[in-house]
Amino acid sequence: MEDGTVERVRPRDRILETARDMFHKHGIRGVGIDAITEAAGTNKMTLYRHFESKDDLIIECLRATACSANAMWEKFETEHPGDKLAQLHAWVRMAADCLMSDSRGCDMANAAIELSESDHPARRVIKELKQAQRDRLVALCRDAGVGQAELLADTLSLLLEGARVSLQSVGAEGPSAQFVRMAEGLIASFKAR
Amino acid sequence: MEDGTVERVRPRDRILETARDMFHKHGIRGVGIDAITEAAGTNKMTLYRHFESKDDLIIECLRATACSANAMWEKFETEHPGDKLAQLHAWVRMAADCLMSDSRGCDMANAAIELSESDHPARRVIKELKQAQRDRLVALCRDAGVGQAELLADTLSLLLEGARVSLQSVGAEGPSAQFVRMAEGLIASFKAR
DNA sequence: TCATAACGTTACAGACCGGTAACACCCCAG
DNA sequence: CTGGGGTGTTACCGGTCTGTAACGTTATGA
Repeated sequence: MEDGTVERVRPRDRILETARDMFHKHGIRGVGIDAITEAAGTNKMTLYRHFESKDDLIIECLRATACSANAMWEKFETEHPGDKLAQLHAWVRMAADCLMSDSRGCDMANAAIELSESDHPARRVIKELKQAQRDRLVALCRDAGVGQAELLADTLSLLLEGARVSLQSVGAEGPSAQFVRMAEGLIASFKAR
Repeated sequence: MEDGTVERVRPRDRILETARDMFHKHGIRGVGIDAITEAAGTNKMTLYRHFESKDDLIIECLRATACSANAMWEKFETEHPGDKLAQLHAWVRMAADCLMSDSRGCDMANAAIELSESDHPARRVIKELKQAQRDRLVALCRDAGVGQAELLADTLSLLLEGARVSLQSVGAEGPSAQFVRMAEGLIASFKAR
């Protein structure tokens, strides 16, 4: 038996997962180290033995988020092997689900907004990871046989980013409610050219 | 003569303008009352005589921002009286200029992200003001003779919102660089239907 | 069994935060 | 001249923040 209690996970992983959840819900500046360690069922010293600083923890959380996102991309491939157009539609569906089930937006974008200092170490990481996401979407559009793949990918990116933000400022009844319609319309329109 | 020194403005207005600028640049949670009052050339007591709390100051700043935005809309009307389509193109140009000259995005959206507490008093105000902006854009699209005016307006809204946040996370070379092309393409496409 | 590394506990440092109290000042209206 | 409202100054409160020190406890694995 792997221990009766729920906790057979290493403190480091518990901290990382808890921090990710709390940063997402309350914002980076809105949650302190003490709150994280307490929620993770550990203490401050243990956290600082695994992470150099709060900034370091933030960066590791963002990397973990990017890792989850990569898992999504792999799921698209396994669920629609070789069918890039179906994968693109799956991307739209995934984005819509994300909008419906979670009203706190994209961790990377939120972090970029919250960490206003232009030389914050997390900024470099955010830019890298966001760029990687963009590249994947561009490749997907291209492989799906779309002319002007970059333009379509960038448009879809902005739409999703905007929908996530709009969801937080205007609410669910706002412009973000039409995301799927917009995205599907765009894909059809680009395919037709 | 209206006084030799630069400061013939009331402390309240100086505080409001300074706070607006600093909130915009460093984020709401990233700037304290002391920093604002010092930059405004006054002191904490004077601030608290004019504003109930920091939250109150935040709300007043957002209202001031909305007021500036309304001035923009009036400028569109005076510069292109009656020509709603020209005003719509002017909106796109204004948005693009905003993207080029300022990389810190929309104060309301940023505030909505930073103030993660769902019952924060500013949230109501943000929603109201954003809704008003949306209504104006929908009306403009409709009066410009576009079918599906709501859909176009919402799409343009999301594109701009997304471009503003993408500018902060991916940078100026990212998807936001194509904003004008996307927006103009959309308008043309909606007009053609 | 026993050394060693990981983990937990308590206490603390130093800084910053929002907000208030008490009091001195200055300038303009009456 | 006078009084009062708007303003500036200083000091302070209680709280929270990141990060560290010192020491005790537990688990692991050779």
